[in-house]
Amino acid sequence: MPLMVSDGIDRLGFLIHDVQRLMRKRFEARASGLGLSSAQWRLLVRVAKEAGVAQARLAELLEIEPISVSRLVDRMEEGGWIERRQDAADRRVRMIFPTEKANAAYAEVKSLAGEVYEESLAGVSPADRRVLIRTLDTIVQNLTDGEASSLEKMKNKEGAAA
Amino acid sequence: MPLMVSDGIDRLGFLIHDVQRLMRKRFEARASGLGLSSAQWRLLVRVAKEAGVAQARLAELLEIEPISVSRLVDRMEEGGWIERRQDAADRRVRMIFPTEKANAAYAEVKSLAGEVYEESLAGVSPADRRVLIRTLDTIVQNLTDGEASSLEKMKNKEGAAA
DNA sequence: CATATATAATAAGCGTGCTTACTATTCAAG
DNA sequence: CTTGAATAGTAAGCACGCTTATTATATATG
Repeated sequence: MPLMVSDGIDRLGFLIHDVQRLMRKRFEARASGLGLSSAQWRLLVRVAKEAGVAQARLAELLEIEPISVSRLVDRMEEGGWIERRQDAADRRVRMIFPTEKANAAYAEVKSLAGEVYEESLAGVSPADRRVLIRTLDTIVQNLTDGEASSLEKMKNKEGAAA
Repeated sequence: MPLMVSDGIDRLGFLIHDVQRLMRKRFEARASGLGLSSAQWRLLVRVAKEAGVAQARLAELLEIEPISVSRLVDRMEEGGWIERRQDAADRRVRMIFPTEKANAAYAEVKSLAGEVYEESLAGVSPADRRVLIRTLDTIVQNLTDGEASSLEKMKNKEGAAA
């Protein structure tokens, strides 16, 4: 029985939304010289780590729909960041490879991202940073598995003492 | 000199992005019956608290561009959530009012949001919740004031011992 | 008053996500 | 082999953010 929910939890959605928007904005301001958006950067990270990955697999990794990958890859191919190649074994598949340009930009963009993170966290103690990361990980888990309300699901389990 | 940055800070952008997407997705799944998106809900909260507010002021409050407000308000007017009225004193201004339908939905949507927050934070201690909110507030401040790199700005200030 | 500047809102067009529907290809069953 | 289901990718069209440019109105200044 909470006395008062003045802890700000009721602002959680607004806060997350604002933080995401501000971080993306600042990253894109930095990386705009390179011509990479944050969505493209996210995809590039995956492709750099797993050259030749299929679009469908990218959609899984990025947790976006295949059609979103399709158009993202369109623009990145136009921009000369990645290359589509046919899979000889399965002609439905387009394997995605980073170009030289992409590999060259990788380290730089990674460092830009690091700068943005540090600016974001200015004045936040190491302990609080750990709590932040841990809690965000928990939220992702809570909202990912089950897909439905894990709260109500748990209530409906028998004893749930496991 | 950090030994190792295995604290996950390098994943901060990805984490925030994922959390925002998952929370929005779940909220919209809940609220879809009402026909309100999360962007519309954010705007509605402001209008409910400040009936008659001008679109330009809404853009400030929501920290989005006036044109984004314009088209959001278009769709919400079509949906019967809000009403545009001319300001007699300044004919450039459109004052935004919530409809009865909006006022009726307000409490319900607020409770839906609360549910999503609780599901997100399942298993997170009250102390960690406070750290989360406080840290997110700090990030918003860090990324808002100055608009430029507050880190580099601070470095350039004389002693900065204040 | 006339002209210049500022402000409120909108228009046009783009990026990135979505849903729904389609084509091409693969694979399983008969 | 043929039929049918599943899978990879794309097309069309929408929501919501953006930038840039335009219109209408207000306001400041000569």
